[in-house]
Amino acid sequence: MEIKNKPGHLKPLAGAASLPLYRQVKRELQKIIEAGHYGSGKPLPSEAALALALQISIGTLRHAVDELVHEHVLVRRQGKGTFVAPHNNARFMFQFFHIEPRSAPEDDDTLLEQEFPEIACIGFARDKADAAEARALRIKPGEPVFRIENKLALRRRVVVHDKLTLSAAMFRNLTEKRFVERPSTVYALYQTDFGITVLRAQERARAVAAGKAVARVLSVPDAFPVIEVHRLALTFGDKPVEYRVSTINTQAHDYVSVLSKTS
Amino acid sequence: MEIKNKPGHLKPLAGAASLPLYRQVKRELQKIIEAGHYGSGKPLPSEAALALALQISIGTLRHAVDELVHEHVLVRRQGKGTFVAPHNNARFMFQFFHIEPRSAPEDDDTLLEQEFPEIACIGFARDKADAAEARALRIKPGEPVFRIENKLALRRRVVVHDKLTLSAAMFRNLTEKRFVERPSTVYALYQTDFGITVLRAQERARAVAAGKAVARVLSVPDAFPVIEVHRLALTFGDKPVEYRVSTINTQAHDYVSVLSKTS
DNA sequence: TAGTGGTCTAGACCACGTG
DNA sequence: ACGTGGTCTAGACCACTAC
Repeated sequence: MEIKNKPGHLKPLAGAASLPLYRQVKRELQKIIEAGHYGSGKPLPSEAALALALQISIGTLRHAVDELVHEHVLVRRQGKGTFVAPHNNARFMFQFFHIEPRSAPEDDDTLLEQEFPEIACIGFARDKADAAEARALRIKPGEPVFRIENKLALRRRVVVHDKLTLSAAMFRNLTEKRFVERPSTVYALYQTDFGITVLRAQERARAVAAGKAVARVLSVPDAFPVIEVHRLALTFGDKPVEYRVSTINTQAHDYVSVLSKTS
Repeated sequence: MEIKNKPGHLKPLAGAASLPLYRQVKRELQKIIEAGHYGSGKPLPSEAALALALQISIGTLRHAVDELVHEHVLVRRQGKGTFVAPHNNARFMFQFFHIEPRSAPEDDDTLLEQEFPEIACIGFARDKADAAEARALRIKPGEPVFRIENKLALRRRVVVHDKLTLSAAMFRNLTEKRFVERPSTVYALYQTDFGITVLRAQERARAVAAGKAVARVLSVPDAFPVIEVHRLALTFGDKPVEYRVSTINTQAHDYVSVLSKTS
C-alpha cells in the first residue's frame, strides 16, 4: 500500500512541543463535554462521525475516548453510543463516600453491598466566606457563600456530620428546598442544576476531640476522639467547587481508602 | 487488501465466553511477570518479539501491555524497553504513604515535593499469630509470624508508629538485619528478597485515644486523639502479604487521600 | 436491517537511547 | 545505525441495541 502517514502534520501545535494528536482530540472532546450539551441521555456523535468531523482516523479518535472513559468522564455502551458519565448511580456515590461499618470481615474485597447513608439537612444559610473557606475555594474573603449542614446516618445511627461551603457566585439561585428535595447525591445536583461536574476530590483527615455541638449530633461524649476530614471537590481545570468539613464517629465505622498501583 | 481477520479464532476460550484476545495476552504477561525473571533492570522481550512469539499483531500486544502499564505493573521506557514496575522509587513510595504536613496550601495539586520519612526500626520479634492477625493474613491462629515495630519521622518529628505483621511461612529467613539495612521501602524489600509484589492495599482509619506506649513514641499526651490505620497489603490474586497498624500524630500532619473518578 | 461500540490486523513513520 | 517504544492510519469483522 505504501501510504505515507503524516503524524503531527495535520494538527501540530505551532511552536510548542506538538502534543500528540490523540491528546489534542481529547481536549477537543473535553471542551464539547464541558459545553454542557449531551448531558441527559443524549449520546455523543458516533465515533465514525467524530473521526470524520475532526479529519482523523477512527483509531486515534478511540484512543482519545479510551482515556476519557478510563477517567470515568465518559461511558461507552455497545450498540447505543457514548455518553457523559452520570453522577447519580450508586457506583459513583461510593467514589466519594468512604465510610464503612467495622464489622463483617467475611469477604475481604471491596464494596459488595455498601449501605446507602440516610442524609438529613440540618442547616442552610447564606453568609460571607471566612479566610479558610476563601483560600480553599479560591475566592476573596467576604464574598458570599452558601453554608449547608448535613447529618448522615447508617442503620439509624448518625455517623457523620457534614459542613459544606459553596461559592454563591458559582451556585446562583441555590435554595434550601432544592437541597432537601434532591433525588440522590449532592454531586448529581451540582451537575443537573448547575452543569458542574465534580471530577476529583482531595481529603485531609486528622484526629480531633469532638466539639460540643458536633458531639451532640454524633451522640458521643464531649471531647471524644473523632476524625475530621477536610475535602475539596474539584471540576475541570482543578477549579474548586465545594469545601467540606466532615466529622466522623469512628466507634463502629471506619474511614476506608484503597491504595492501589491502579490509582 | 481484503484480508479476513479471525478474532477469537486463534485463541478462543473453549466452551466459555471467549475472553478477548488482548485479555488472554494480558494474563499471559502476568504469568511471565509473576514468574519472577525480569526483576532487576532486565527489560521484557520487545513488543515485536512478544507479538511474534504469541502469534498476534503488535496492536493487540500493545493493548494488553497498555492495561498493565496503566495498572502500574509495567513501565515503558522509550528506546530502552518495557520493565516490571520497580518498588523503590519515590513515586511508588507515595502510592502507599499518605501523610503530609498540614502547612503550605500554596499549590493545591498533589505531590510536588513530598518529604521522605526517616524510618527507624524499634522492634523485631518472632511470635504466634493472634486472632486478628490470623484473620487478616488468612492463616491459622498460632502460626508463626514476624512482628516489626517502626517509627517514622518527618522533619525530625516522629509522626507515625507502625506495627507490621508478616507470615513467617511467606517470609522465610527474614532477619532483623535485613530490615534495618533495607535500601528503601519495605515493599521493595519484599520484592527483591522474596519475590513478592505488593499491588494493592486497603486501609481502614479510625480515631482513638493514644495508648500509653504509643503516646510516648509519638510525644503526645496520654489519651490524646490520634488516627489509627489498619492496612492490609495484597499481592497477585488478592493474597494478603502484610498486616499493619499505624498510629498517626495528626497535630501537624494530615492523613491524605485523593478520591477520583480515575480510581 | 442499520447503526453503534468492541476487537483485531498490517504496516508506516516518529522519537528516544545506545553504541 | 540500530533497536526500542510511541503515534497514526485504513480497513475488516464481531457483538450488541434498536427499529
